[in-house]
Amino acid sequence: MGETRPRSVLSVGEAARRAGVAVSTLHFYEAKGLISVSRSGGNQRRYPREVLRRIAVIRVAQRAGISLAEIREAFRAIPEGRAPSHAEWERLSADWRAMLQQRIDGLLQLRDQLDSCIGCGCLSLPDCPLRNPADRMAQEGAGPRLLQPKGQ
Amino acid sequence: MGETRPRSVLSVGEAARRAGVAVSTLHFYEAKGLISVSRSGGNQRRYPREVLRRIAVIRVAQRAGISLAEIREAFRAIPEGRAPSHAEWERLSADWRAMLQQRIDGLLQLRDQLDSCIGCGCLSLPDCPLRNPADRMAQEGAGPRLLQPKGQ
DNA sequence: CCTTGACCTTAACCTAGGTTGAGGTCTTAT
DNA sequence: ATAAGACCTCAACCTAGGTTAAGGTCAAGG
Repeated sequence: MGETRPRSVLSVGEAARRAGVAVSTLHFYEAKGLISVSRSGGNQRRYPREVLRRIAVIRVAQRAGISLAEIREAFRAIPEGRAPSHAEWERLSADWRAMLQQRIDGLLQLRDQLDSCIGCGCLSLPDCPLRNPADRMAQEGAGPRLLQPKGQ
Repeated sequence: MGETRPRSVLSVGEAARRAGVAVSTLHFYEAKGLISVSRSGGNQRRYPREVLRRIAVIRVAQRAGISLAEIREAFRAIPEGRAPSHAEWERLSADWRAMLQQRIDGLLQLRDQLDSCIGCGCLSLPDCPLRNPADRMAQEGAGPRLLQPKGQ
């Protein structure tokens, strides 16, 4: 008790500082079900060190454009308080890699279309690949309005 | 006058239908300064046909992840009511292509890091490229918290 | 003339991802 | 023992990008 504290558990401030996020962010993630936490006698949060990895994973996934809701889903396969097993991490990262690859593909396609469009008359040609078919569709009646599934 | 209306101007409903967006979206874009519009005697919106291209450009840019604020900025170089000149469009699309390429590069890098991380021990190694330096930085004192400029 | 549908404005609401502030409690160092 | 600083909850606020609703006006056809 008189020792310098081994810090095997972290207060919310320590966790936030170590993870590089704000305290309010940890509260927020907790509210969203992304991390859970135990309490001290005086009702203060006490995090196991593993929370730092979990937060790191969250930030990585966010960088890849994955929403917190999706991250929470993915985490359902990985109970907290321990590191993901090798197999679990492999599955997780394979899933995320696939999403990431989809986004990349979408953006590459868009980029190439933009390239081919420079100098083409700027969306004025009815068959410009960038100009989505909505206008032509309107001439044919009602129908789906969005080409891309909205997230792209 | 008795003719079937040439429709060189569009009502808000027509414009929305042709552009494939909701009427409320056009109001919103107008409020945000992305499109402007004249009024009929009875205070109803009358759009020139060119608005359709402008909306198409907005949607394309959004797909590329460009915010409405950035789009409005870009549009300042292209006064409304006419098509962008060849040079103007070239500049616009070159700028956007560059932003797009940056996003793509960021995502590719992330993907490769994720690949190299599968099986590496999942962010547990202090030198994992995915685990950003925040934790190590914290050991050295205060400093920048975000690796990526926030938008990636 | 008068009804119907499209249009008008303003304001409130929505999701995502958080941040900020008020008012009160815990912990820790002295 | 006490003061400072970290922590607590809850609610309000913020940006982005819109949608929805309420209450009132315009335009066209029968």
